[in-house]
Amino acid sequence: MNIEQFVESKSAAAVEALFGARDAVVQIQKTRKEFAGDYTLVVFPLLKASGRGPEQTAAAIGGWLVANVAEIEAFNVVKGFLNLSLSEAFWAARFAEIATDANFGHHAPSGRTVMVEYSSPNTNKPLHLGHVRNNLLGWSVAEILKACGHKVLKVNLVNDRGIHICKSMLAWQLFGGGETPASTGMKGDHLVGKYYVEFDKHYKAEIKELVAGGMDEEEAKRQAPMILQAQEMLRRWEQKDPEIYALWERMNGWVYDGFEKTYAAMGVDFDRTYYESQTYLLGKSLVDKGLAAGVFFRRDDGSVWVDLEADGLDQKLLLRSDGTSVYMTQDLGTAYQRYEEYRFDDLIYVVGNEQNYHFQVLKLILSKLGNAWADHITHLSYGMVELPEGKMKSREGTVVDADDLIAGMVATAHDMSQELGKLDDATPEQADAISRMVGLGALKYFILKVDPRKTMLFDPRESIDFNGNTGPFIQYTHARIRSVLRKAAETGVSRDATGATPLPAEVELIKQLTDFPGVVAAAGENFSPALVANYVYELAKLYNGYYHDHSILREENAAVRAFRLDLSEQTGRVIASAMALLGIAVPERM
RNA sequence: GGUUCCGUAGCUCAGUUGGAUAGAGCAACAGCCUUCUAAGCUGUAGGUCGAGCGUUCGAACCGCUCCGGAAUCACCA
Repeated sequence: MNIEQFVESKSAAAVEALFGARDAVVQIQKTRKEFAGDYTLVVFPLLKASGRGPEQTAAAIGGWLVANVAEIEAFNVVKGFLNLSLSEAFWAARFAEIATDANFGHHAPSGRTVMVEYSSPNTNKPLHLGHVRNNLLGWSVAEILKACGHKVLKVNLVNDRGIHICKSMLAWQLFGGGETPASTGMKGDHLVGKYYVEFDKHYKAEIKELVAGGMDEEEAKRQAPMILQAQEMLRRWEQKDPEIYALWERMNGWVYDGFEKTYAAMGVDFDRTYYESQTYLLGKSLVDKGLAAGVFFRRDDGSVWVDLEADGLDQKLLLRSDGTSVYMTQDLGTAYQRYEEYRFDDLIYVVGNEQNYHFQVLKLILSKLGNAWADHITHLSYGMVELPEGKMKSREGTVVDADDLIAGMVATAHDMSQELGKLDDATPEQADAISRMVGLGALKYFILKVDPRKTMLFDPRESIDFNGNTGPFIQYTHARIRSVLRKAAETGVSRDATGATPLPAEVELIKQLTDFPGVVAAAGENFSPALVANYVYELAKLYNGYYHDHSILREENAAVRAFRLDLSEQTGRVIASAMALLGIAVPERM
């Protein structure tokens, strides 16, 4: 039982004892910091039961609680709000619990298996800023769900087949001149991306030429030789043409090497990777089953559709007229395979909100095919990352590349640390490690502190801040705490805090610490790392204020000093574990 | 046009199921290092919570209408 529930149950008991109301609505919230007290009971809903005014009702309940509940020490009434203060001893006991709980913040096993899909890259171009948000979110949500006690499977789905892959393959075949990552020194995903752009360039030129020759533009888009060749390549691929297959494997291999480096740099990982090329056939067979069952229908041209108009949606294509599969086809297959393999309780797709419609349809189709587990699919629909001028557009060269972004952040962190003289005593290896930690910390925190559902803005011209509500601010607070603890250990001061009672400022810190498990739970329920980010920022801010106002090592009372060290240590520990849920490492010094 | 989402300080964002005088950071201005890390701390200034109506003892939050923005409604993924 958490503290809020404790206060709530005692308040309910008071209401029953005083007014005889059994199931009155007892509303407990944290007391706002401008008022005295720890928890506040809002008495307005209780006025009917009490038959008195707000002040009298609040005073009566407050009096009863102080008289009958040892932990509740004092109360005050402001309008209809009853502010309750818990005793120092109560908070000291809570702190002792935290200090002895090695798993503080992590919940007991729930018995549920949750699969989280994230990343899901296409193998025709390198990762960009949008993917960065996806990867950081997915990884963090998975860690948070683990902390909530679930068994979590992080899975990736590589979109390694399809017309878009054939485009870069074709362009490389036509214009590549045998270039490889080794021959060019380019990262494989970037090299392949270059040919995807190359395809588009030539395709556009062909369309232009056809239109100039008098063809309708839509027709030109369909008839341009580049697109016809790409479509032919996809058919040959689905027929497992050895030449096309070999080319496909070769170029995808380059991309995987590149992705691996980017994933490593971001610090994300997966328990299992699915490939669309290995699930689309299963998807096709599901379409056949659905056809046989009358859930889907075939048009005269041979294409297969599902009619969702009765559900307020449209008709949706499941197989093209030439028999090749589309996105939905393989997603059906992938979902099936996953359920067969893991029997998950929940499946969470971390995918951008531009695909809301797709997932609505996916769930509906899986339901129509008779799968009860379709109800346990959640689309964690996150907002786009926008630039000041709007969406990233590859045509206008405004795409923020993930590798460049990460390297830039680390370089900025290095410069700044140097400028501040923070690296003076560090070896080059230590300096690199710190710069990496701080640069990545700034980037990750910047992205994760925003509510996932919301569109967020990133201005590449202004570097991400290192002061204020930022990752480095929190990392700094941790480094500061570790520094004090190091000095304490070096001088061998007593760590016996027996007899020390917390000051009001210390109670505030303890209160914030006790909130951590609840925040983790809420973050898990809402799939929102932002809740953890905002929590740990508040904690760091609170600690910095405390640190400023109270000296620790210079405190002369040994027990008080020891208590402050304990409080600092636990704060540092919670900062580290909250940041770990965000995938952000915290340094010992910076 | 249909569906979904969003609109809070100059900028970027918080605001937990409806609760007290709507909060941070950045930017601006004024202070604080002979003292445990100043990537810090304190203060000043900055708001018609897009607009209106309604429900309620009480609305940034719930409902309706409008305004503005985004996504989507592809034989792309």
